[in-house]
Amino acid sequence: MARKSGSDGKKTAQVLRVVAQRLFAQYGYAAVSMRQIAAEVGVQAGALYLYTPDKQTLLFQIMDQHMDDLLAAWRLESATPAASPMERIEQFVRFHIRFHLDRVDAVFIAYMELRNLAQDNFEKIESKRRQYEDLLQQTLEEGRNSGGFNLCDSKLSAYAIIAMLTGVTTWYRGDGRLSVDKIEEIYLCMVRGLVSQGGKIKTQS
Amino acid sequence: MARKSGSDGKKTAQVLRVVAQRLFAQYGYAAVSMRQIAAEVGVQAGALYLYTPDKQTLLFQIMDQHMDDLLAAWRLESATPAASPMERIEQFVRFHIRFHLDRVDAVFIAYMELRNLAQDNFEKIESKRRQYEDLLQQTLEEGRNSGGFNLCDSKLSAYAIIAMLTGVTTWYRGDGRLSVDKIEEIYLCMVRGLVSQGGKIKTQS
DNA sequence: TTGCTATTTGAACGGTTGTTCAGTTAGCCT
DNA sequence: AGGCTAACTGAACAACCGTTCAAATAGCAA
Repeated sequence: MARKSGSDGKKTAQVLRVVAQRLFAQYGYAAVSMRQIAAEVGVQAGALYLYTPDKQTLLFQIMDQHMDDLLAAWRLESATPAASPMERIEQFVRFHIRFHLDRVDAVFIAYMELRNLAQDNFEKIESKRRQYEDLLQQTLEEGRNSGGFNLCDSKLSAYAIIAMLTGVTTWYRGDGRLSVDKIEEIYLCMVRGLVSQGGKIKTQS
Repeated sequence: MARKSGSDGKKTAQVLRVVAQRLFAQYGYAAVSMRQIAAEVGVQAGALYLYTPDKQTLLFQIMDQHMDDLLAAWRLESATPAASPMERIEQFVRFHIRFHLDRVDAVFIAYMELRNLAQDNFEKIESKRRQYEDLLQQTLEEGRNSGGFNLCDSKLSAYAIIAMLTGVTTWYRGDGRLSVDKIEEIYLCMVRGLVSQGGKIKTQS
């Protein structure tokens, strides 16, 4: 046997990435073998090398695609004008939760498998993550300048907000107590508190 | 050669765990081989099996020990009386940041390698993590009942606080802009906002 | 029908994996 | 001095790893 009937390179390339993403997220990059991926794609291991130069590049492409999707999606979302910095933040909270809940596997990989990237690949991903953090930080600072925000620290507020929002992906279950809408509202509520309380650092207890 | 001069089982067992923790954190459980661990312990791979029944158990023991340490340390810390729920929360924030910054490797493993645990081991770790979350949630609820807290949601507030505090371990560098003391203050500031802002869920925008 | 190219197989490469175990030595007890 | 045990080696096991490549087939164009 050699070429299979109905075979299609574009499709196989796509399936490969979907399968690899799921398996990497489930078992970890190092724990998943090319043969295991090939089996789920429905192909022998050798065939995978028509669609990726090696395993490392496959991981990088998945992570890089995810970061590009994230940045592009937020640019699109934030293209619609916001009445105030607070509204922009509320938009961000809703966006971040929804986007990440829709891509739990990719999110998991993007956070967990950084150490398995070669140095230059690592830096590319890190730079895109920093871009995303910076966009939030800028919005926060605009809120401090003209939106009545009372920030404790703009950079750490950005880190904290992203961390708590992304954390939803670790516990969210579709059949849980709360709908996505409700979760968004609760986190909105918490973030509002977070950005409205600063300035008391020197005077506590 | 066989037994080495100056050899000591208790000590080797201890070194094994220290080395394994560092390597698992750096490269990931699946990516680290028993031979690699053995080399850093200064021993042949076979000798490791005098101190652990297998690789999986080694991982579990590291994670389990970490969770026990965490629970024990917080029980000790919170044994000292607090004047108010807010003071207890402040104590928690400082404790969590400091404890986790002192154990970056163990923290990383405890979060990243859950998927490499066998089912029953996974459940044991998860249960201890839940205990820790519950302790914080209870304190938050006490604050709502008698400390003037205005929570958005007690469980999600606990999740959010733990996520944002633990996030410090991913970006903290000893030579960075902020000292640990300063970081604690800033997160205290943010958490104060987080627990003081609730109740507006229905009325937003 | 022939020829070309896209797609895949299946075997093979050298190397690594977790784990076991018979044999060897160090240090202590008698 | 002899014996016992704790500690470790080094080789071996079968299985699996990422990757390469000549050979084979499918589908399409001429």
